[in-house]
Amino acid sequence: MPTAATARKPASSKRSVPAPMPGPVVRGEVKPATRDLILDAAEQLFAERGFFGVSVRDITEAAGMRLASVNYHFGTKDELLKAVVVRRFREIDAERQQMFAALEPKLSKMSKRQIVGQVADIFVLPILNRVTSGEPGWAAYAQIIAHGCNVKLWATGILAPVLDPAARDFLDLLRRAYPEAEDHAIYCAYELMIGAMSHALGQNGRIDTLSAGKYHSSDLALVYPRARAFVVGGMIAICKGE
Amino acid sequence: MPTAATARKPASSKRSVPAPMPGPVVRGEVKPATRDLILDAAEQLFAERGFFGVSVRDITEAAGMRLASVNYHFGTKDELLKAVVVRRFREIDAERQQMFAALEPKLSKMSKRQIVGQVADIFVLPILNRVTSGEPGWAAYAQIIAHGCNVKLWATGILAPVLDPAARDFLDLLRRAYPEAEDHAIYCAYELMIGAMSHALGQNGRIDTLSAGKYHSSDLALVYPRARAFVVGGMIAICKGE
DNA sequence: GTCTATATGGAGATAGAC
DNA sequence: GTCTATCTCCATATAGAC
Repeated sequence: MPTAATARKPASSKRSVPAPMPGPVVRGEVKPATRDLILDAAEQLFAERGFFGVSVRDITEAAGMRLASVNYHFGTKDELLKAVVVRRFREIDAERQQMFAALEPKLSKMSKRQIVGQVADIFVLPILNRVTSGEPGWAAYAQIIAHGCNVKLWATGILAPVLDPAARDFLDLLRRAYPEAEDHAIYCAYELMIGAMSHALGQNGRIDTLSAGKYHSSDLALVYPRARAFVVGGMIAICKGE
Repeated sequence: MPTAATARKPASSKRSVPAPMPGPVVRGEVKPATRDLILDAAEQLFAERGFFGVSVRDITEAAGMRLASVNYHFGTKDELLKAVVVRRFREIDAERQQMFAALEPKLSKMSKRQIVGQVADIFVLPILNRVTSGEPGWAAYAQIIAHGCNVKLWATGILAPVLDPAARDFLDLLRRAYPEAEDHAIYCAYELMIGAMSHALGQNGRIDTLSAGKYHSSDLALVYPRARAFVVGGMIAICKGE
């Protein structure tokens, strides 16, 4: 029986992340819009202290804006958080869809291990490349996700509708590599990858203190090859039913 | 050159977690002391909504106590959190130390894979057995840890001094299995295990929604064998330098 | 040790002038 | 779209009677 995966056409899957907001119409395009300045500040602070650990006042002050601007542009603090997450996710998601599509024609010639490796790469590389390439907002985004996907209220609430479509693409790809695996094994493999990778991308600083400064969780270029080996080895172990 | 691991005597390592507090002297021992009722309520609420998402009022109301009792027994809200974490951790840590000690004489006859399996078991089983055996406080504790170890501020702050000694025992045990592995590989293997396992123990509900109710992240008895396979496979892959 | 009452400050959100 | 001013409520923490 063909799985859902074999029937899918990733290249044409026109998933779309809900637009952040109608928002103010940007005309000149050049101005570093208030809206974005607020998003940047909120992103940084949410990453450091968590949603409830930051006040709207903290955010607007950090952004050099007035308090009322948040309510004008986003309505509520909750909507602001959603906008922070969605802004980055849209970009990540677009690249992932391209990667899925590009992978499709090559799949039939790949080994199980290679396909599982692609699952890891498509999940991580779009984020990793942005985190390591400068703009600090991406690291903050990664931390927000790492934090959020470990909180039931968020994982099943705010984040679920945003992340679900992509999650299904990853599950389908895993199933292609291991069509004989139990359903539960596929879900577990995916979820554990998320746990391990989000933990690594979140740069929690544990390695720094444990190694007395010899290594740094922020050195993702060093961490990623090992994290990749870990999740690939782990997913294969699960899917093979070890 | 002998590693630190080979020189250690786990059985005699008398690590001690800082006592939660002098606290009120418990005389009769039978009374379900106010202090514990507050800890229970705080634990539950912190797990659900996070530290900043809960007010001291929420906690005392849930505990059927008066607002002022928190300040009387714990001083500040921060100290209350620390007490919540430490209370559970002391128990877990004691069992882990027993397991490390019991393992010691058998180590020389075990394969690398078996030793790595012990790392996973010693880390998870003391928590898992308590989470699955009834008292809901343990699940809440697991969620607090899952959440906390993904927040830099906590991971390097409140949690680090509590978790560090145990972390070193795990690192040492890994090094015994793979004395030839690079230092960084050992740290990575440990951290990624933490990420994957804490994510699983946190029961974030993702599997429930993704599988449309077919599976549940709360079914740890079903999840653990797979989580174990994942982290063992992952740690071995890293330590072998794949 | 537990209660009531309260001090003090900060939170999110909005009204309405400009 | 941005500002000031303010509403209303809730936060943590403590004082002091019992």
